[in-house]
Amino acid sequence: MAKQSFQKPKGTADLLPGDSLKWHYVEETARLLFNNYQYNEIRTPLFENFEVFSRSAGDTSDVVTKEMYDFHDKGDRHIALRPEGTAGVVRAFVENKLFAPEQVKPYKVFYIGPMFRYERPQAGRMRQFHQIGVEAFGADSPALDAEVIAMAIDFFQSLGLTSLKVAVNTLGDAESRAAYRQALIDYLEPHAAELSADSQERLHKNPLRVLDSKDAKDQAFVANAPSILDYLTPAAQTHWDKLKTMLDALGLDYEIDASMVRGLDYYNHTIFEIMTNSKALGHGWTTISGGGRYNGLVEELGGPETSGIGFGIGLERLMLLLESEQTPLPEVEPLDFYVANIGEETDVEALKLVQGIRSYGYTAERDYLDRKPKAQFKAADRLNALYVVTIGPDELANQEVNLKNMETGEQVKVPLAKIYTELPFLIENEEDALANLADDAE
RNA sequence: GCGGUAUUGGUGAAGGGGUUAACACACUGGUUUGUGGUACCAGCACGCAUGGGUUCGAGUCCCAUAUACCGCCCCA
Repeated sequence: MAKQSFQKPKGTADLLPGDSLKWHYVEETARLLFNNYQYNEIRTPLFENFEVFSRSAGDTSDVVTKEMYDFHDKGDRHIALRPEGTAGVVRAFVENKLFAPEQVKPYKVFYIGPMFRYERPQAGRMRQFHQIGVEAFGADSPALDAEVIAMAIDFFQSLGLTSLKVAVNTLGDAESRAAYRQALIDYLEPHAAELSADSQERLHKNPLRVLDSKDAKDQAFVANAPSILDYLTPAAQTHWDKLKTMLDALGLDYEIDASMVRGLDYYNHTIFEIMTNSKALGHGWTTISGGGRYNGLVEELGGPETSGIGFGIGLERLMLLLESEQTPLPEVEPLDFYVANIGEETDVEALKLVQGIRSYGYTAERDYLDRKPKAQFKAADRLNALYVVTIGPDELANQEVNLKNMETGEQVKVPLAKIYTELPFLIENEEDALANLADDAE
């Protein structure tokens, strides 16, 4: 017997057939919907040069400093498994010169695939997890921001999710952000000693992160902190105002959260999160989708000045949410035909039968274990078979089979040849055809 | 990276130092020498995550490791 058993690596999961069915459904829903919005699939490598991520996400971000799966390969290249999707897509956009004038702008893509972060696993948080994400390059219009947000919501609604919270904020442009950063430091500095240890740390490295603190005392300060919305440059203000007008025009329900910050440093202007307070994902509000604008990122990775916007959806979290909200998810399809074969001499005919039935496009299964009829019928039942075709020595000799409707329990003798020549007719006009056959038999 | 809880068969689990590790579901076989969903009967953990230790004796106590879950950090 087994000498040694193995466990999957921490924070990974095996997706078994019952679940993969549901994942396919969600992924297909995304593909179809995103195609309606003219987003096409892009597939980029699961690993990239480390710098692709460190340059884009920010050297001080947690993702880069402590969550990256990075290593040196045999050619001593510094490689990292992708912790998020945007950086690789931007790299591909630049490397393939998709900024070229002959490309239709905005250039819209989506991706579906695994991401990796070295973290402590929890519900909906894995070391290998999966995201569906979209990116659109080369258009500054707030209409694109609005479309992207609307598409994310459209997607969740297509899956039957309704009670989600959409939070929107703006980080303005570089100038707005710099001014706000200073204002925030000026406000927080006098209270520095009273802040939590984590927030004292953040204060100068990334003061916006203090706004995100869950510490109750920190939140008291945050409540009275200056708002980014008061520090927008006229251009940033215009973008923000237009976005809100458009979201209103679409009738989208959203709330403005001026203290919302995102974990990756490349965002500017519009940022948004879609959240749920389902207990399936722990206490309080949990983000299942987040995104925003990242004008400047394409330049950062060596391309021309090009604006970009996108979002990512956490699939593990989404699946947990769909299960707990009891939204409709596909189940295993019932089997059309089960071929029960009795006796060794029917083995060959049984094989020909399932292949013949399958050639019509029906699903078919048979017994491979030489089991007794009772056990075979039990198996057929477990597979939710609609019909069982039984063939034993007697039927084989008479060139006929028994065709049983498992729902009604009715069984008739059918000439063997008719299974190969008239099966669709037998099933589609079941009552007449089977009645005639029954008459013939009498 | 820090803290807490847990880990017994295919599954849900009982057992909290002392003979053969409850019970239920599932599965397999039989009652029914060729027909499912019911009933009854039988079978089904040489072992209690892994490795050490304490003890006359350890799923049961101690230590380490692994994994899962929860909280923090952070995030999808």
